[in-house]
Amino acid sequence: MDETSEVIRQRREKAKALADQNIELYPNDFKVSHMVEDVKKYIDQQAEAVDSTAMFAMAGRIMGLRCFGKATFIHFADYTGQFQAYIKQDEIDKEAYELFKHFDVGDFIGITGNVFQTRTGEWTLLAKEIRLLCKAVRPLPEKFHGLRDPEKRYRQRYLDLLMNPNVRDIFIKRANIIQAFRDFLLERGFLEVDTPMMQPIPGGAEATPFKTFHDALGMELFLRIAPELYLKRLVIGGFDRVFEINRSFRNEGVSTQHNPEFTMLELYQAYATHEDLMSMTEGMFRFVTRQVLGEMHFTYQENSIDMTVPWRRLTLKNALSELGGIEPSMFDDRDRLLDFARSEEIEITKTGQVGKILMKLFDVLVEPKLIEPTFVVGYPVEISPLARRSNSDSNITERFELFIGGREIANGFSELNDPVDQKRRFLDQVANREAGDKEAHYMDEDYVTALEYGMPPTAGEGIGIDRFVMLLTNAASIREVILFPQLKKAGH
RNA sequence: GGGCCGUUAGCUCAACUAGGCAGAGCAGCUGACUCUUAAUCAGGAGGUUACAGGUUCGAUUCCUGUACGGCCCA
Repeated sequence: MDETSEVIRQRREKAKALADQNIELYPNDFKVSHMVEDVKKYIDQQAEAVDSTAMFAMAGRIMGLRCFGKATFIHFADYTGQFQAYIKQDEIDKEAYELFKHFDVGDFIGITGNVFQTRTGEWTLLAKEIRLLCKAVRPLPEKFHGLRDPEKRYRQRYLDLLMNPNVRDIFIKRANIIQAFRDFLLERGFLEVDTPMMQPIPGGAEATPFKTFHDALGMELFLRIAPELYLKRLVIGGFDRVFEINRSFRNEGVSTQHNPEFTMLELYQAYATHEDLMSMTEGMFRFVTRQVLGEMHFTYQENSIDMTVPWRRLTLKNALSELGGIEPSMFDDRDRLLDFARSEEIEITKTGQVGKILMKLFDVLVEPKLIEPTFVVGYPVEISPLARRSNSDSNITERFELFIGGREIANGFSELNDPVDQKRRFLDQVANREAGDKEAHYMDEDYVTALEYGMPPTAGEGIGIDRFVMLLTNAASIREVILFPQLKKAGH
């Protein structure tokens, strides 16, 4: 791409000059005795009594370099932090210093020496020996402004991570969030499992799957859109509490809120109901927030969110009437709903079922208003084909969705474990599919068979990890919380 | 899929409403400098202005198309 760039040419020449003097450009035999963090801890612990003769072998990437002719200060970084080193011609020999002059910002080095305090008080490694550990032939982005170009940041995330500390923090936080969810569930006796990413029948969600093909088996496969039906098979198999944190794939548009592959936590607990899960969810999100942020409120974009306030629960219909301005008398009237949608300039693409129209209106009119953590319950059966019917109203399900910061974060329900009803629901979905709904569920006979062996009363839930990471890192785009977001092939 | 905006040196950005030799800072190079931390000082170098066309005596600038990206909408 920039093979002819002068800077790169010059650095390649420097590398060649070193190689010509029998300097290894990519050795791997330097032994590190202390990471940056170790040395900093040592200094803190020793206070006044730092041993000025103790030897430290440290390594890292040169991040800054200030040369004064016969002496040079550098800052180098390893995973645990940055440290300053002072390279003086008097301390290493003259030849070694001449070689060192061929080192650049971006190169990896190993330095052996003692620590001392500079005039300004900064603890610094006084080099007795310095070695090149890896020559970088491309320059790092500018030190002060970092890397700004979003396209470059995503395509060359390694540069983004090197130059922008806040980006690094986001991904460390992401790892901590996932770990906190895992800790919470393991503590409660859940078993972490892995279920197929390649499925002969994609199930568990309304979405368009990616198709692939297994040559040896001669069979079409789909990348999973959700792990749900496999996790419930495990509950049937006697694993009463299971969870999985992993990728699902949906063959849909890419946006600030959607990446074709995204990470979900799904969990199932036998002998629990959707009510139990709502309580657990509230505790789990509080636990994760406290673990990761150390406090219980945070700011997301314009909104400040307090996780300690008891989470509101409202029914879908109350939400639609209170926050969406839809008269309750309209709820069962398809034509009036369509008129209303038109008057609000909301385009309805799936006009078949009332439930779908209500959900669309909810997405546009209500969802953005659910800033503080809020559970919405009372979802109609027709849009919840895997959820148990409510004991008091067979037209709605024991289902909830959790909204925080105006976004859906979780979706859970008491599971449908009646094989006869499940089969009927699948058949309804198949009818929808035949009527043109490409996102309708497929019939999964094998899953119905599994239910016929008996699934205990169970509740389950899926949590959008990327979205929750966005909340806790105040990221406006999902691309800021996925290391390598999907982009089109680079053009030239 | 639609609308708006963007793409200029390795990086961050200029070059306007006026179409006239494409500029700066950082990085890099040469020289000076043995306690600096966005080191400093002096000098010099670095460009197919995303790509392909068009208008024009002349295009980074105006027009058309393409690619990629950002934001908004679907």
